[in-house]
Amino acid sequence: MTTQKPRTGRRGDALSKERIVRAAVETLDAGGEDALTFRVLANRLSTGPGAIYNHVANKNELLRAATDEVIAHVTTGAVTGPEPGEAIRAIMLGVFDAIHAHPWVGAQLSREPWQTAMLQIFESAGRQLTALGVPEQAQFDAASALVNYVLGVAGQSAAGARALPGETDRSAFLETVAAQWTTQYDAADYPFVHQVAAQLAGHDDRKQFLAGIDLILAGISTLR
Amino acid sequence: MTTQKPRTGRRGDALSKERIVRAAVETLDAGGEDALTFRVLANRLSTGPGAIYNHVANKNELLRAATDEVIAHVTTGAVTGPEPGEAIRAIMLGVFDAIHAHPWVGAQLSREPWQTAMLQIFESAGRQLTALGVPEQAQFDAASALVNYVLGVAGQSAAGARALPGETDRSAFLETVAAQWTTQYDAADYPFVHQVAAQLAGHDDRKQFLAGIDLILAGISTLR
DNA sequence: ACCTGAACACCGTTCAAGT
DNA sequence: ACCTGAACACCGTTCAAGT
Repeated sequence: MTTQKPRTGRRGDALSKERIVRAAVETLDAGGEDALTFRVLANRLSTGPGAIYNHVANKNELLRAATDEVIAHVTTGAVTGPEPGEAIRAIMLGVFDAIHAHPWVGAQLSREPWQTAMLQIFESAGRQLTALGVPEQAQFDAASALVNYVLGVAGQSAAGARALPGETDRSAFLETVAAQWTTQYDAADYPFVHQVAAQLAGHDDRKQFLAGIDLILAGISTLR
Repeated sequence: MTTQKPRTGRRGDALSKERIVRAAVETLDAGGEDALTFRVLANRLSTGPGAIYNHVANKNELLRAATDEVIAHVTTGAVTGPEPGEAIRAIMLGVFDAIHAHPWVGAQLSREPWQTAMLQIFESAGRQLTALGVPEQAQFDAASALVNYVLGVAGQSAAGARALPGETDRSAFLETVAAQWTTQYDAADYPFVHQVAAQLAGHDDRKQFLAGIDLILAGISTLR
């Protein structure tokens, strides 16, 4: 009679959307996209797979919530910025770093681009464009270009993680890619691919990501 | 005894990778990504699901082959171009149109960016950059920016097709998206999103895609 | 050498039965 | 109101058995 609202279960806490999402993020971080199943999630939460549906509509909603949680930290952190171009760089780098830390986020962002996470990025970028002095009717195109670029990088990051699930040695991976390119594609038919393959080994993803952002920003400064 | 190598089966042609890939493309075009199953494919080819594995290693290889077939038409077509900037625009528009005609191609490209299809686009773009006079060490970054942008657009196109599988009325879809944005996100927190939502209805995807390409090209011309 | 199709090992999701 | 866990309707893939 005294226990009207038992906030904690017998063992550990009661099931809740927060706990489920947190467990999902941990599972995804540990084992990648394919590791997340309702059965292993239920097991980790010591319950049955059906119980999860009391707090989450389906797997898509769960993935959406997990992605939003990771990205929310990025956009809220980098609000203050003196120069608008620098602010855009900071936001985009934040997204890049989040995706590199959680490659499944990249896959989810490119699968469902218009979920809250991406809209927040779109909003933050758009505001800075106004500050940059980009004409209003060009702002949409400029923000879209930035977002599309980030989505492309996000997808590639996820693909890389899928290709080598547990690996950490990035340069070894790039060497494998370069070797595949030079082996499978003829130098006569693919001269540019061969030229780039040589540069691939000593190659910094993060720096190249920023170079792309700067290229788009340089193009945007043309619009003023 | 006379029939040493029966090239044709009793009904229709014998099973072959070509026939399987063609049937896969048709199935994907008709029903989208989820419509392709080995069971429906086998049914369409009047055989059992196991037979397909005699010609194709697995579903990933099949999707890869289907994508390559669609994209091959694009890059081989637009080789001749007078001005390199115009040539890049033509290649990228070709990819855009192919993705719009077959949205599942967009999904596959962003899932496996470094398959033959994307490498061909990368190669074509890279060659034109040389012609544009972009310094060699900057060519990799410039080509990557273009390819990442296209991949982002590809993923979004696929996501749109997933959201409304059979629909053709594009502007009706955009109005739904705009309505969702303005309803679910507060104007005070998302001013830019609200501003853009108003422009969304009378909005041309293809034109915006080109605007993004032009933005990147403008940035690239800075590098010379 | 290729095809057949039942069977295996999984999924996400549902739902009667419990508490 | 929430949890339990067997069951359903699917997947991709395998493999003994046929031809």
